Amino acid sequence: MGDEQGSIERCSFNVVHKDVVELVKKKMPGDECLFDLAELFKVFGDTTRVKILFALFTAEMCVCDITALLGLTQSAVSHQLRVLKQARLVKCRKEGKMVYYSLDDEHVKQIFDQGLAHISHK
Amino acid sequence: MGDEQGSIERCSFNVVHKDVVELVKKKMPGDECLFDLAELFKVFGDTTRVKILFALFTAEMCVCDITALLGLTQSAVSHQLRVLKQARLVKCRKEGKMVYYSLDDEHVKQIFDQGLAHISHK
DNA sequence: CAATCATATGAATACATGCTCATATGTTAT
DNA sequence: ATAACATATGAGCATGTATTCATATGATTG
Repeated sequence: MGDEQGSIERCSFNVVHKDVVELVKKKMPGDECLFDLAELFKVFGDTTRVKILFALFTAEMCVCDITALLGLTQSAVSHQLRVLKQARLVKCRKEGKMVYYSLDDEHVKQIFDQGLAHISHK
Repeated sequence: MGDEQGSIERCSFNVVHKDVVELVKKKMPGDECLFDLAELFKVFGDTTRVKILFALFTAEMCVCDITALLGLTQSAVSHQLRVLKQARLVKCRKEGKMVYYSLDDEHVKQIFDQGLAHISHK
């Protein structure tokens, strides 16, 4: 309990509302958690990956079909599928030479729906 | 109907499962919508912005307090607040020299909750 | 009006990332 | 085995982006 606290004071290095900052700090999840959350959303933050996930909402697909659907290089699709897999958003199943990808998450659909709701002009 | 379709055929430029691709294509939202969705998630895909949003879940805060909370430059915070505002995720209110930011969205909380649920090892 | 303070903004920089090209891996068929 | 095919992977490149520094804007106070 120093003498430099109170409701309103100087800013810059100090804080205007010390109580608020303390309260907020208490309620915040740990840094690692927030970092992981941002990492997850980073995965959603790319058109190609969003398209792939949306496609997999409808059906399991092989790399070849996804490539044709998106009109991209097979390599590009494969790279992005790896990202999605590392984030545990999709899983794959081998059948001969083909690899079939499908969703591996129950939350993505709801996250996307909420995102779409926001986009639809609020 | 031509003679190059069917269930299984060559890949590369053609498609293995033409029916699946067609079905998926039909069910996919338009390109612009998918782009906007990715743009929205891109905003969530940064630790600083995630922290700011989490902070605002608890309380309205001025730039100064957010800066102190995050231990960043005031400039960095201001830049990110602009991004959040452009995405219509936060709104601001002026009071003298201070600017108070608060949430401007009902979906973010649920999106974050779903994201956290995914992270918590499924 | 001059000084101080809170916030915003522009330029520069450092770093991340998505795509392509080339090639590797692994599977099926001849 | 060899060829054809589906997918994965690594390097390189081009683009995007988060931060910092310096400074501008706008408000309050003396």
